[in-house]
Amino acid sequence: MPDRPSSARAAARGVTVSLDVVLFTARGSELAVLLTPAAPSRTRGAGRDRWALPSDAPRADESLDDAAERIARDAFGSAPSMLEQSGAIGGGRRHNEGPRVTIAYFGLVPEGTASTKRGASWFAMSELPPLSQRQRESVDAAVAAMRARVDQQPIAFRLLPAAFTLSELQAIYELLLGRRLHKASFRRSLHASALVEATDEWRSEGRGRPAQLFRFAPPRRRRQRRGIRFDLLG
Amino acid sequence: MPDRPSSARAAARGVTVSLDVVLFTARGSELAVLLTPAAPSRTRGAGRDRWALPSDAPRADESLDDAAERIARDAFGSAPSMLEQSGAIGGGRRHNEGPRVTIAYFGLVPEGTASTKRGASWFAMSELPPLSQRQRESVDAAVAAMRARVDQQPIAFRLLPAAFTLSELQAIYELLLGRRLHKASFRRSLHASALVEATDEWRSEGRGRPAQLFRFAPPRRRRQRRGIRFDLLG
DNA sequence: TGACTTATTATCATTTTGATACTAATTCGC
DNA sequence: GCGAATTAGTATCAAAATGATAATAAGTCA
Repeated sequence: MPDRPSSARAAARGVTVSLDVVLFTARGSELAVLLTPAAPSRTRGAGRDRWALPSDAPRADESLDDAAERIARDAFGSAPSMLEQSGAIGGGRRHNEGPRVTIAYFGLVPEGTASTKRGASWFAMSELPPLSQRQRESVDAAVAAMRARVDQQPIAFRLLPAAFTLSELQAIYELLLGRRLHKASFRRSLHASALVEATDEWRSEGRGRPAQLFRFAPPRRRRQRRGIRFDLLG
Repeated sequence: MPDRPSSARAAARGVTVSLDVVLFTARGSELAVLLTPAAPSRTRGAGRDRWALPSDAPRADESLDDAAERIARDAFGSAPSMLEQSGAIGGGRRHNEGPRVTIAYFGLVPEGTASTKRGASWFAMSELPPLSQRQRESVDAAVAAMRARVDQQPIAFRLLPAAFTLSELQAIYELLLGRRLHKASFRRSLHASALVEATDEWRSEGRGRPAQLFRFAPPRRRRQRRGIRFDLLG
């Protein structure tokens, strides 16, 4: 096949494209994922897969990002605080249904935000019910993409309500990174970055001294980066 | 529409899916992209778009990653040193052809590697010929994805041949990051990370002292990360 | 009131970074 | 052959960032 460079000419018709939306929220010291009740055993294999990711095909005249937001809204009730694509999975014929491509998105919802629609509910990552192979891949891709973007996007802030304490913020980072952080250093570099601004409110939560509430302050000017972090590589 | 959670049920048929592969190499102090001669004005608008990204639709029973590698091989002649997905673009009806989804990949080719097939040729990023809107988006997505992964993947090393000098490596990083780096610090942290191992070869290149050649040494154990880099955020 | 808990800040030693300058090994012009 | 120019690689040192530890603040609970 010496001469088929044009994508328009070479492209095949009839691929099934669907979007999986993986909504995350923080739940204690773990991430949780929003699942919706699966349609009653439409696929082969009766009672399996009672839960599924919010998912749908993009409609005509709807961008992928718009479709993802619609799917997220349908499942959760309102728009997530962040919604990004984690990647496309698939190709190859499966389930004797022709080639399928799934585009996975991940979204973030502030901790403690209640309302979910249509019987959807949150499952901690360690207690996910069985999902289809493809949806399991979507979840894995979403987790990987989110983790990879933790220090390029304000992921942690989007998992918190508008006002939060610094201990809460640190807990989110510890959850995302899977390791403990040093409190004094955390606050020092946080304040140096001017990413948070103090409110004049304080929250008393059980015992102990009340904590001051902060809000996220989107960076006005990106600060000058320092050297290379070879230690992150690999 | 209160009840369409299953992706299989809701998915629509007939979406056109194609893959764009953006192959990068280093060229002087700039990135270059591999383009192939476009099919003679199949689309509306006569003489435009004489060059195009390597692109094709995935074949049946071929995964997306496999398709991307095939497309890269077809255009470049051999497999790139790294090939990753940068994301899916599209949805929405365009060109009165029904909805189209393009999945963009980026690939890396060591600097100075010659052979390209079928009249493909390298264009510096600053001198890209006009491309279709969609392919332009693929290039932008590829650049963004590659830059975002510079310190999580050995991107810089994949743009160099197996043996390289530390000055060459630094030049690649400077190209990727768009800023000058401090020589002593660069080498210090590089050696501390044990990401390179010295060979016993030296290369004398024009004037000046010959440089020792190094090779990439994939990290055996990820080193303990330090605090959060809030300054990268935003 | 006093023990306990959590928040916040201070102090200080250690580590990492960036600036500068120094040494090493080669080519080029003469 | 010799010195200037050029590039590679190191050393030194001050400044900045980090981590450990502890001190202080402000509440709850018994």
